[in-house]
Amino acid sequence: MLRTHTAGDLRATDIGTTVTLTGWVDRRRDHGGVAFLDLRDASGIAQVVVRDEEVAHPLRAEWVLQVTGEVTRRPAGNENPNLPTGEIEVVASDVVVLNQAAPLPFQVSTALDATEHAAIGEEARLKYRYLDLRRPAPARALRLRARVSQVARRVLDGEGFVEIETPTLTRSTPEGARDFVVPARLSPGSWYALPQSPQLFKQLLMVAGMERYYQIARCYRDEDFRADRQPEFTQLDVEASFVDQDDVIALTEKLLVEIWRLVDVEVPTPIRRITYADAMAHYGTDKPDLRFGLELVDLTAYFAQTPFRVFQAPYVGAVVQPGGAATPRRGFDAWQEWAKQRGAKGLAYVTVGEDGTLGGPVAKNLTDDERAGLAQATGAGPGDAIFFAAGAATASRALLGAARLEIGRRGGLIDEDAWSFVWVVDAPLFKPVGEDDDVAVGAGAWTAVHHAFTSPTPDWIDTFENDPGAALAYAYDIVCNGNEIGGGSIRIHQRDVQERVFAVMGIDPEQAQEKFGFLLEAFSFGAPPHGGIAFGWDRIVGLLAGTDSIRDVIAFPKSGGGYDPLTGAPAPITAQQRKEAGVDAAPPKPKAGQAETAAGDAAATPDGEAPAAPSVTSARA
RNA sequence: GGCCCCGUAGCGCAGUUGGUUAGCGCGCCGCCCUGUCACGGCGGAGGUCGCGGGUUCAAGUCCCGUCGGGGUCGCCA
Repeated sequence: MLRTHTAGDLRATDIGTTVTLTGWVDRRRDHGGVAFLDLRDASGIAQVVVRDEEVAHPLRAEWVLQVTGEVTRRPAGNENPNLPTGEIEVVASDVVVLNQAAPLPFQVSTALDATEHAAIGEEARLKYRYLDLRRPAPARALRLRARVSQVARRVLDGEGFVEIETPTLTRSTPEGARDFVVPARLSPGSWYALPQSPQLFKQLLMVAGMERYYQIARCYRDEDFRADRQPEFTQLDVEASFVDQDDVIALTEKLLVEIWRLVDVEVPTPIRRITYADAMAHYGTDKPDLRFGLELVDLTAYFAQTPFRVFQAPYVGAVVQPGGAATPRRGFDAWQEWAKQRGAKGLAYVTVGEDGTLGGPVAKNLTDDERAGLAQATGAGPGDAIFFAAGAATASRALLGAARLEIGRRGGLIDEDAWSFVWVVDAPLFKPVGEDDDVAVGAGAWTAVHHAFTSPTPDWIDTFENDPGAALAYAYDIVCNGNEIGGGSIRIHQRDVQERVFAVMGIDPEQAQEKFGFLLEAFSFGAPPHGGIAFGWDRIVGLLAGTDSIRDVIAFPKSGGGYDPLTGAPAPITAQQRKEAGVDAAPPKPKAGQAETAAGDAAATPDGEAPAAPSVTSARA
């Protein structure tokens, strides 16, 4: 090693020791005659005293040095309580310049962190991410990530799970998102797809008898990006055979407890479970933030006889804003705009005066009786505002749910130090194929909420086709502070059940064979009952790191549009590359390459049993 | 794809109702400075105001388009 000690670990107990340090010049303070260098390495910063002006003067920020000297106690009164090493300094006897550094695009030193000067645009940070990562906070996020992964491996290894890698060059299969595709040089016109998740492979591993699998897996989805989305992201992917929902939940809780201990938080278990229906009814979302109350109130019955046209709707609901009555007219207008921006007609409101009288444009449209009981029905008190949504239940609840969150944020009702975990279970198995449905795999009136291979709950497994809209899926999502951090399901493992599910979705056996043939064939050879879960690893680490953006917990993230400011990817390729890759090759006859992997006789029903398949909600990053 | 916001020096920003030489902080360069730690002092360099049109006597400023970035809705089974 080029050093004997690390800078940030030196303490008063090292006084008298001669040490050799290596690191970067974080800052320098040259007094002409004596100069102070803040030498930074991964462990932290130590002050180096250089008394030779000839040596100190030419040094610049971020030069790489090897410094040998004696650790001494700082002169009385010169200690720096802001540094862990503030009691000591290293009096240099020898300074070797290991490398120089060009003037930097932005200042690496975070000495100015508390000031406005520390703010650096994300674009600059990403373009020079290797400089950004020299700073303590960004570096800390990556180190935390490594420890989170370490814990997961330790826990899962202890439970007998096998870490297995699956392909990233695979076949495009009908999943939810758009595939990234890669040209196949040896088969011009044919393409690989990058996996949206290891879903299919992990189920094949169950067929393979691995019984317990996990992987910290990179996933790829070619969709529009957000702060919390990247074109490539990471899941902790888990699947096990011979398990039921409670087994997966228990394993997950064990993982979460160990992971959150990294930030000195003890997650209470068992984690509360609520049903999808309750989540939608009380919070207007399938990923409720339970760090605060303000549950939605269903007023459909209350307004059943109302003369107010707007409230003559299949659903009327409300959410209360504590203290909201004081909102100026302009503020309520802003709420209207806010609601319109998310596609609503508006957001009706009523204010409750300090004396209990109701105000706002809506109040006068209500009957005396309705006005009289409204505060009690909604739980609103004097000084509160009540927001209403009326119309289709789903859309109205979504609006109220979003309003609830917004009220919580604006009102400071959310305890930012709190951790609130909840399982959302009993989601519907199917949803009607509507106009808003993008990927309808089948031609039926119903499509899978989770995916086509999620098992119905035991209560519904024999009867789901009688009332598809009411049937429940054997699926579970884990939600933390309003973020879906993981989700999974127990898969179908019986052929007849699978065929019945396909039937509800309007997928006939031939189509099933074509779309999922290789999987169905595998399942025909004795697939065990199995299920699993996948966790949005970037989001989980982001929560632990206390960041709003998963970009902070990814070493080299992409910016909007999937662009990497550092490498400049994506970039054009040469004509030669195009030719070799076969990018421009005419695709082979439509049918030819398609169904061949789907073994078995395409006609009639597929032979073999049916079983299960993919799961994993997106648990998007 | 819809809507909103932002592109001014290496970085972060300011720039009145359009007006003459486009400023500030940090950084950078030079000199000085023996106890600083956001060291300090003096001096200096650095800008096609994202790009292209248009309006105007005059555009960083107003209009249109375009590119890039951010947010949000759609989308992400």
